[in-house]
Amino acid sequence: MLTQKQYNLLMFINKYTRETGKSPSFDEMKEAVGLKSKSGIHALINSLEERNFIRRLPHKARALEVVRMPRFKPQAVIEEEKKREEALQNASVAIPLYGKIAAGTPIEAIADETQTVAVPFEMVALGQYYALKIEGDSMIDAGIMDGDTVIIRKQEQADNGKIVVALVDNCEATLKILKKEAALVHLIPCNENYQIRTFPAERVKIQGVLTGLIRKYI
Amino acid sequence: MLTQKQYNLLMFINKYTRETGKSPSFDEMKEAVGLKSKSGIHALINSLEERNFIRRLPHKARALEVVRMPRFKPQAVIEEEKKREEALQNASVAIPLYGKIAAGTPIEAIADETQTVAVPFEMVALGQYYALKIEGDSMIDAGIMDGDTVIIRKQEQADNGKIVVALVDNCEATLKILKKEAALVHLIPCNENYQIRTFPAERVKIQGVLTGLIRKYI
DNA sequence: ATGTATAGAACTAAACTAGAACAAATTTGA
DNA sequence: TCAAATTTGTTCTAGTTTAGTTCTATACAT
Repeated sequence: MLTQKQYNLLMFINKYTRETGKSPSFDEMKEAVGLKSKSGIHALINSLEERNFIRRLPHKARALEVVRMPRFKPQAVIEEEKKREEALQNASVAIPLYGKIAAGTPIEAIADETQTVAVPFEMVALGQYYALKIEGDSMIDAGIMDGDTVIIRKQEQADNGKIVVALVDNCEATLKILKKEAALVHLIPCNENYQIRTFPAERVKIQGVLTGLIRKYI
Repeated sequence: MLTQKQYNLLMFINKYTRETGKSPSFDEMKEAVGLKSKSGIHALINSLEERNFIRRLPHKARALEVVRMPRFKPQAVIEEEKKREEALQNASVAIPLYGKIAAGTPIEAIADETQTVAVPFEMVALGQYYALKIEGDSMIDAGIMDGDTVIIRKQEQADNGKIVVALVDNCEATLKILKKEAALVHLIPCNENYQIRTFPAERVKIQGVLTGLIRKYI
């Protein structure tokens, strides 16, 4: 059907005319396709006309029209698009930074959608995510240090052993290891200097589970 | 399709007829398009007729009719595409994952550009970066744990106190705190169970400085 | 060697600008 | 309604700029 170059040129012409309402000149096409001479474009245009993809008034300036578009893409284009798709997958996502944790206020109170953190795409799957800045060293033995940014997936249930954002008495949010036991909830720090705190289950609300951590060194 | 002037004129004719119900005169068009003579308009009109955008009764006054307009993508679509394009630009950066560290092989030996890690683009500034997977717990007190991914900026000099990738005797790479002292280099682990190792400066090559850390919880 | 793709230059044609003269259509008002 | 006045469209000349075509040379791979 079409060669790579022909295909690219056709796409460019189509895009250009649709966006500007006029047709491109040979020089513009030359730039777009990456040739250094107009003569190449001339050949390509002829091919495209011969194959009935474009119509033109010969010898007239900017007198091209796309008649139809190819149904199939050249293999190279498909691969190119696959790559771009992947790049998009690998792209980072902006998630809201809700504030600092271990500061004593419930998370939602400092919900401020304006601040965001970019995180690698792989770190967020399905669900809602937010980020928190760590304050304090109560989780230091889990490698979570003061100043780190943690990525939290919003959820109200979590398994034992998970590190969760727990809101106690609707006023104090902390990041701790969760351990449920009958009607009790233990919030376990990762620092010998801190104590395990135990509450009746109804006083503790889980606000999310730790899914990622980002640290920057200056 | 059309040249710029032809396009402008066509747009004007279309607008004028829509607004007033009659077609513009040559002089009005001349003003609108910014020409100083009607003869130019005449030529443009001929071009437009030739390209089938307008029809006319020759020699009759104000006897133009727009037959068709260049087909446009809706502006919204164009903007949508632009946004996607930008998103791709702002996306995170893929940097090569060179392998595991503390494994005993020099970094460059495992340089394999195919594996990459997406990192938030704020994390990388000027310079060359690569990523390493941490193996072992020698830096655990610095919050760097087994399995973490660290982001390293390539450089061969570093200040005391920085965490660096150090290559000893060209065969063993480790991540440690750097301390230079006269002709000696101390590589300081962050784990009580590990010893500080000291080498003559010429046996140690610095391969980069720690600039970021990414951890995923499953 | 053969065919293909490319670059570059030279060439030709079209597009645009301007001005003027003229012809045809339309409007005005007697 | 008719003629004059005015508006409008056409054509020509002539120069500048922009765009399209063609040819030749070169590089490359089969």
